[in-house]
Amino acid sequence: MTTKRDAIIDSACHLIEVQGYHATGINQILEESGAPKGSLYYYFPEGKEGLASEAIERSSRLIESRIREVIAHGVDPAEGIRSFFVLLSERIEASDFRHGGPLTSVAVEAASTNERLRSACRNAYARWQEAFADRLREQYDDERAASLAALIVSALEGAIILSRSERNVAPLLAAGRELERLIRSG
Amino acid sequence: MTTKRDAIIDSACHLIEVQGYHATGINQILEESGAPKGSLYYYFPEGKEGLASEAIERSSRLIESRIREVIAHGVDPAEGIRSFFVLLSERIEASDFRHGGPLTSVAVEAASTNERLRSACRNAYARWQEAFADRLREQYDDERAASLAALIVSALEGAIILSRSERNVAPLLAAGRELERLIRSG
DNA sequence: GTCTATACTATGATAGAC
DNA sequence: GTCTATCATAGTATAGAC
Repeated sequence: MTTKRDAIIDSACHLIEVQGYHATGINQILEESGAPKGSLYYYFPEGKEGLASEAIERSSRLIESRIREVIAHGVDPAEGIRSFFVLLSERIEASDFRHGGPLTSVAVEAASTNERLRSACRNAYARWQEAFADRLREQYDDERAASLAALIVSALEGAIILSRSERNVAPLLAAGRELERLIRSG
Repeated sequence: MTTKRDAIIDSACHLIEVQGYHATGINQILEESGAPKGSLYYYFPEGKEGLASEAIERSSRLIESRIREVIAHGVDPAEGIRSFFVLLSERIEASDFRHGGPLTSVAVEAASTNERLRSACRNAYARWQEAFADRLREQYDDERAASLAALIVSALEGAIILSRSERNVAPLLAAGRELERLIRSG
């Protein structure tokens, strides 16, 4: 029932992450998902915007759970956060730098144009920050934890962009290393 | 002679920064620049890609000089870098969050598609990192300065994205504050 | 009632005619 | 040096098949 709809969202998640929002056409999403062209407006009456909105929601939830999972494993927040950056760099390298951040392109391309998508990105970033802040509160007060979490998410997004541009994970690893040091030293 | 060509590049810089790469059409660039419709291929035989490439070059040089100028004024590297983030936040807020990073959209949208533009972005980011690293070498050895510079540029790009998504400069200010602390504490 | 195929309109980049 | 034509493809919408 909802399985074909799901497949469309999955394809949208994937293609938007790899190619960007505007570069990803609706027919390409339909094609990759195996759904025939034109059935989009049955599943997504609001068109590309509605689909992208759901794709952002799904992608960002997945990342949020990964953040929580990985940083929980570190003996302390600093190590956990470093691990997350390392894991991310492995994933991006393994895809030959095709993968990036699942939100980034939408946040960049739709930030000043589309209120709904901007809002979806804002919420997603807020959840990620909260995931980091939750662990950081072991060591810091609320305000400082929030401030550090904001830096972490910013560095995350930026380092992915730099690493893809360089086709080299060095920026991601440098960010992880420096953030670990910052968090450890207080 | 070259003044109309220049105007086209300026418009491209502006529109790409505000709207993104794919969202910016050639005719819109021509229109804003006042150049006659269709005259793009006279000035830029390589089309949109060639124009974008020059726009990236120009924008990134401008930012590089701003980086060098602002961080030179701080009494120490930490303060200079913090100032740069504050200045950036003021500029973005003043534009009602329309402005962003001039490279970001191209780096995100063309990273996995267009080799030439990817390369142009890579070079630009390298120059920015070098600008920060130059000042950081007052205080750190080469390797550490490079590592910190990578984090700074990553945080810069990411914090702009977050701030635009939130329509709030808090992420930029948090990043500046935390980076200042990191650099100061060693 | 659920889903699919085809058609429509607008606009993109581009290139050749003036 | 400039403008108009071309061609592809985007997103959208609807009418009909199952």
